[in-house]
Amino acid sequence: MPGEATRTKILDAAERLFADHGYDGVSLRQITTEAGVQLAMVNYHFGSKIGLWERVFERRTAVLGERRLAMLAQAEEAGDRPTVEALITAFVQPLLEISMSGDPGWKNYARLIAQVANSSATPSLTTITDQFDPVARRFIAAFRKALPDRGEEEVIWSFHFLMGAMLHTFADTGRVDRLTDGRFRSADFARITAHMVPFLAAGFRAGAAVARTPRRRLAATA
Amino acid sequence: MPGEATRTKILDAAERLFADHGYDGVSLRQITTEAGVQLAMVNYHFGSKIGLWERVFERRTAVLGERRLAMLAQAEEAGDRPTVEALITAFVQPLLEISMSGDPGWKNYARLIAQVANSSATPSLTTITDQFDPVARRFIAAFRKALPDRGEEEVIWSFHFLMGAMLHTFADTGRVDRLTDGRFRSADFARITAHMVPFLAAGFRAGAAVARTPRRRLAATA
DNA sequence: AAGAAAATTGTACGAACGTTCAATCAATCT
DNA sequence: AGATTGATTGAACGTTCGTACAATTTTCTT
Repeated sequence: MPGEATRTKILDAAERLFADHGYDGVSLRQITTEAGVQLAMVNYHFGSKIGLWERVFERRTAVLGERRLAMLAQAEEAGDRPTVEALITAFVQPLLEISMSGDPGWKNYARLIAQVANSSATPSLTTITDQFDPVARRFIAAFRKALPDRGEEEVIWSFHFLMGAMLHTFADTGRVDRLTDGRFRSADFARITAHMVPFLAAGFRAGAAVARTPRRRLAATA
Repeated sequence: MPGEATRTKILDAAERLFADHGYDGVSLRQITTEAGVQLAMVNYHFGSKIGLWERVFERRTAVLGERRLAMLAQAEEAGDRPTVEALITAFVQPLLEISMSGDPGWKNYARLIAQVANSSATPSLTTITDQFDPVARRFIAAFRKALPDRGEEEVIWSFHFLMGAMLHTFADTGRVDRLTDGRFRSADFARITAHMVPFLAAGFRAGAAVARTPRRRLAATA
C-alpha cells in the first residue's frame, strides 16, 4: 500500500519531536525534515497538524490498552482473587515491555503521554483521554475488588498516585541521574519498575490505616 | 517603585498561560493582552520571552524551597529521629499551604512545575532544575537518615515516586473528576494530601522487603 | 496499454510570531 | 523650574508558521 511508508515516517518523527518539545514546540517543517518527506505530505495524509497529533496517539494507545486488559484478565482468571501486586503489574508491565521492545517509538510515546497527562490543557485533550479512560475505569474496578475493605476514595487516590509515579518514571527526564551524579539511571525502566510495584502495593494497602484512623482530622490538618 | 506593577501583572499572566499551554503554546501578545499592558513591556522589563519564562520560576521557587527546608529543620529538631511521614509532610505541605494561600498564582505555578518536571526537554531546563536540586538533595539525605536500614537505591526511587505522585496531584488535570463522574475532585489538594502522606510512607518502608527478597529476579522479571 | 486514482512535488499565501526603536509620558533630582 | 532618568506607547521589522493548490509522478484498475 503506497503512502504507508510516508505516513509511518511522519508519525515516527512527530512522535519523537512532540515528546521532546510538545505540540506547539514543533513545526511541521521540523517534522517533515526529520521524516525526510515533503511539507505538504502532512496535510495530505493527516489533514492538519492537529490531525497528525491525534493520530500519533491513536496509533499506540489502543495497543497498550489491549495489552493491559489482557494481562488484567490473565491475573483475574488465575484462580482466586488477584493481589494488588498483580494488578499494578498488569497496568505497568505492558508499558515497560513495550518500551523495551526495540522500537524506539514506544519510548517516545511513553514520554509523550507522561507530558500530556501532567498538563492541564493540551490540544485534543478529550480525544486523547477518551482512549485511556475505559481501561482506567476497568482497572479501578479491579482494584476495588482486590481491596474490598477499602472505600472508593482510598482506591481512587491510590490509583491516582500510581499514575503519577508511573508517568514520572516513563517521562524519563534524567533528573535522578543528575541528582545522583549518574549512580542511578532513570532510563533503567525495568529496575525502577521492580521497585515501583512493591512501593505502590504497600501504599494501596496502607490506605486502610488512613480510613480507620480519624480521617476528618487528617484532612483538616493537611 | 514604578514599573513594579507592570512587572507583576506580566508575571501573573505569563504564569497562568504558561501553566495551561506551555512555553511555546503562549504568545507574548496573549500574555500582554491578559496582563493589560503593552507588548513591548515584556522585552523592556524581561529582555526576552525566555527571560520572562525564567523569571516566572525564580519568583516562587526560592520561597517554596525555603519553606520546605524550614519545615524539614523543624522536623529534625523535634527530639529523636524524624519519621518518614514527617519528612514527606515537610516536602509536600509547603506546596499545599501555598496553593491554598489565596494567591491564585501559586496554583498556576504548581501546575507549571508539574508540567515542566514531566517533560524531557523544556526551555531553560538546567536554569530551572538548578533551583530545585539543592533542596531535593537535602531531602534525600534526610530520608536516608530516617531509613538507615535502606540502601541508597531504595531511597532514591522512593523519592522519585513521591515526586511523581505529588506532581501529578498538583498538575490538577481534572482526570479523576471525569473518571468518577465528579464524585471526587482533583482540586481538593488537602484531602488528596491526607491520603498521599500515609500512602507514600508505606511505600518508603516497603522498600526494605524488596531489598531483602531476591532483587535480581524481580528486576529480570520486570 | 490506456485511463483513473492516489501520491508527491514545489511554491505561494496570509497570519502570527518575537523583537526593535523612535517618540512620548511620568517621575525624580539639582 | 529645568534637566535627567526611567517607563510606556505605537508601529514596524524580518522570520516562521500552518495551510492550500496546481502540476507532476507513481500506482492501481480494467
